[in-house]
Amino acid sequence: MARETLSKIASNRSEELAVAALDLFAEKNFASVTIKDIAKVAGINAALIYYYYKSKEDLFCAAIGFAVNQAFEKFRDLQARHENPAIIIDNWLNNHVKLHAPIYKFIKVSLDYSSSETKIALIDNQIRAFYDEEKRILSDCISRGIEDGMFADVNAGALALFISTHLDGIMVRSVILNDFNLNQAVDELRLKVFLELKYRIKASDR
Amino acid sequence: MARETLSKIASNRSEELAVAALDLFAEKNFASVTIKDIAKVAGINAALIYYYYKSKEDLFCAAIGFAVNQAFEKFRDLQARHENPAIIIDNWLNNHVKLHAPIYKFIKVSLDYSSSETKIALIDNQIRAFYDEEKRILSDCISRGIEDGMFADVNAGALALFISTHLDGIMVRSVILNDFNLNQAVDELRLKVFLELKYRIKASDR
Amino acid sequence: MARETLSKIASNRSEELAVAALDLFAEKNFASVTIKDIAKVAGINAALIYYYYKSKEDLFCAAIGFAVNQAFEKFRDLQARHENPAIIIDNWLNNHVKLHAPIYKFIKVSLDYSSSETKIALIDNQIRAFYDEEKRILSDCISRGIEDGMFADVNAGALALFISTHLDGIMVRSVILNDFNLNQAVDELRLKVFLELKYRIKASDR
Amino acid sequence: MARETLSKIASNRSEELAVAALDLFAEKNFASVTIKDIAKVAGINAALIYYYYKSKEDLFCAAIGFAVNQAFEKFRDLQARHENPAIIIDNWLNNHVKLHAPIYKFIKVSLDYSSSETKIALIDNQIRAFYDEEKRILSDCISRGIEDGMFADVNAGALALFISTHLDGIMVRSVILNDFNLNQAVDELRLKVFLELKYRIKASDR
DNA sequence: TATGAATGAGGGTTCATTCAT
DNA sequence: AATGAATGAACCCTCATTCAT
Repeated sequence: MARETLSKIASNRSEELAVAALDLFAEKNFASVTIKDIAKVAGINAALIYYYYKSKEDLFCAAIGFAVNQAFEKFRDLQARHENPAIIIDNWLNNHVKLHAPIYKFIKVSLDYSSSETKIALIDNQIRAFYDEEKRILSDCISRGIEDGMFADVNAGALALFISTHLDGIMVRSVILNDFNLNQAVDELRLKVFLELKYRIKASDR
Repeated sequence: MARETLSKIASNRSEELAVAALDLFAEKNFASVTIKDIAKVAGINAALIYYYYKSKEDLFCAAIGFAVNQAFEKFRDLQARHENPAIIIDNWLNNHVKLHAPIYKFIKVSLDYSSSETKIALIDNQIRAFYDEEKRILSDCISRGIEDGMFADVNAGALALFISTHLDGIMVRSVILNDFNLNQAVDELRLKVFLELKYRIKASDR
Repeated sequence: MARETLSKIASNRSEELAVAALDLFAEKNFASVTIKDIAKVAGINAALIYYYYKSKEDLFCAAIGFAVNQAFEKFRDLQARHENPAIIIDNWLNNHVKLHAPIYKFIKVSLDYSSSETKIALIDNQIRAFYDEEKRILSDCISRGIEDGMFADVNAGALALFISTHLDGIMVRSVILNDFNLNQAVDELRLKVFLELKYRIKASDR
Repeated sequence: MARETLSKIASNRSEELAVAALDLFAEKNFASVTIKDIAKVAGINAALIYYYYKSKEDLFCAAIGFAVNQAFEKFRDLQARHENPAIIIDNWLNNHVKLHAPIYKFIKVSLDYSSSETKIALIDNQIRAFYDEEKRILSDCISRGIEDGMFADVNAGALALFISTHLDGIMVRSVILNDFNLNQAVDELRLKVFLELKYRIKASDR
């Protein structure tokens, strides 16, 4: 449960730093954020960052790790609280509206990482794990729904990937075009998904 | 046919520069690409860039402009060559596979621009124009298909936006996850679209 | 007694920098002096200058401030040590010989500042304050001498301005013509001043 | 009579350039004026300057030469038109008000030259010649006035130098302090000079 | 004479990083 | 654990100057 940074055992400070860094890295990008920016937001001396992380890149990794973990927690909460697959899917879509900020941060930082020179196995794995888990959860829900006779018999994996990919598109576009209607786009997706699953959302679902 | 750059009358050099810059800006990001990187790729002295563009930002604008223009040309060629709406849509989807690189560049650069501090009306307009045109073309095709009795009667605008958004998701994910199957993702989308349009792709279409 | 620089609490380094900068700015001019020149003279790394001053211009301000302060101190010492107005005036004239370098620096830097594009209220005030104080001191001396019956009844303000203006002329010319006889020029001025005041310098005055 | 530049026989173009350059060099200073600034003012291509002058410094020399010549011409006109020494002196003082700009340019450029590294005998001579001539003219006037019994018997050379030095002071200060009253300062000087010469200015003099 | 294009050198400034305390 | 001071490398940009035409 305790998260580890790459440099040291997690302390409060080092986590605070990763959080502050994530915000900034997501808002701008790795190159545009300075160590001093991060220090200012975290309210500490810039040199102190090097006590917790051995380089700016190391801190970037920790920030990505933090983003992934944050997203994982949401997933798990979601899964744990409900049994009804339709509700889980529905909630997951809603989550992308409510949790727009953290999810966008994850995508943005991942994209930034992708276009950086240095590749680090650990980060690669974390990002991959995130998407795998997302797909697995959606896929499992759909399969269970099909088994329960709740949903039409579709290719669960393919549909899960489709949903997940579309959500990425929505997140990206909501940033590029600032008058993009996030809500409506998610509604549109939901409609298509449940249409394909031949499932009719009931008021009681929520 | 002759394209104009933003700063000067189109000369070979200034276009070459915009092209070189676009490549690099798409690969990394604005802050990480140096003037010298661009000069090296273009095979010229770094100072010469300032003969053609008044700043790095100005060159960035030209690069975006170039990306948009490139995409526009593809759009128009596509539209001009065919009359059958189904084929145009089909081709447009295929284009995202074949022209993965330029289209991804456009998205990447737009995303980078979005998260930069400075907003420039010119660029804003270009990006918006790109998406508007994409949506308009898709929307027109669908409407025409409906009028011709070729497609089922769906909300053309909403479907066009859905396609366009999903394509962005595909492009982004193809970069974040390097084992993402671009081809398959586009096929999946095509299937869903034509299913909704109740249109059956015939071999003779291609 | 402790002087404050414009940017930070007075540290040795930041004062040293202002002094080094003043020398160079007076010798050449703002545009011709490089940050690296200053760093070299101060014996530090060029980047460190930006730790103490936020720009070259900021350092220039501090240098002018330093010049003004230096001059003020001389003024005040002069005034404090003597009661006899004739001696104060006499000393002030001598000062322009003995302190040729710092006073010339002040004039040179002011002239340079005057012909620069950017106007900074702080510097404007400092320069003005310097000349005002010079004139006030001379004017007061003359007035007191008149009251004491020591000097003839002349227009104190006008004579003070005349002296001060002439001293500027002397300083400038001593730079433009390197065989200009500074000593003699000051003597000539002294003669005229005391002639007008109908005061006879006694050996005991000095 | 025909002026020579250092590089070529005087042509219209090369003189025009020197004039344009003089203006700019006087307004800012050598280092702050760019070749392109000068070219723009002169309405020609920057590279063309190198056809007329072999370097920026060469052009600077020509500009100084031009400033000196301009001032000389004024001198001579002044001397030629009048016989009465008092009027010549009076006019010369007035000239510093009316011709403030060109005279200031000369002083400013000379000062700039003085603080530059490179010394060129030709320019040194020109500047010296200017001051010598000024002093000679004033000195001659005073001597002639004394001979004619018009002026009191003073040291002509010393007074001439005093006047000339004070005028420099006036010019400098009129630039440093933009509310300096040039007119009044010159009047003050005139008063002192004619007082010393025991000459009473008559209305008929002008 | 005249110009557009090209370049090397250098200037101000920023920044990740280190060191002494 | 914390900080102020220091530095080298690099970046954007400017400019005098040259070259080909």
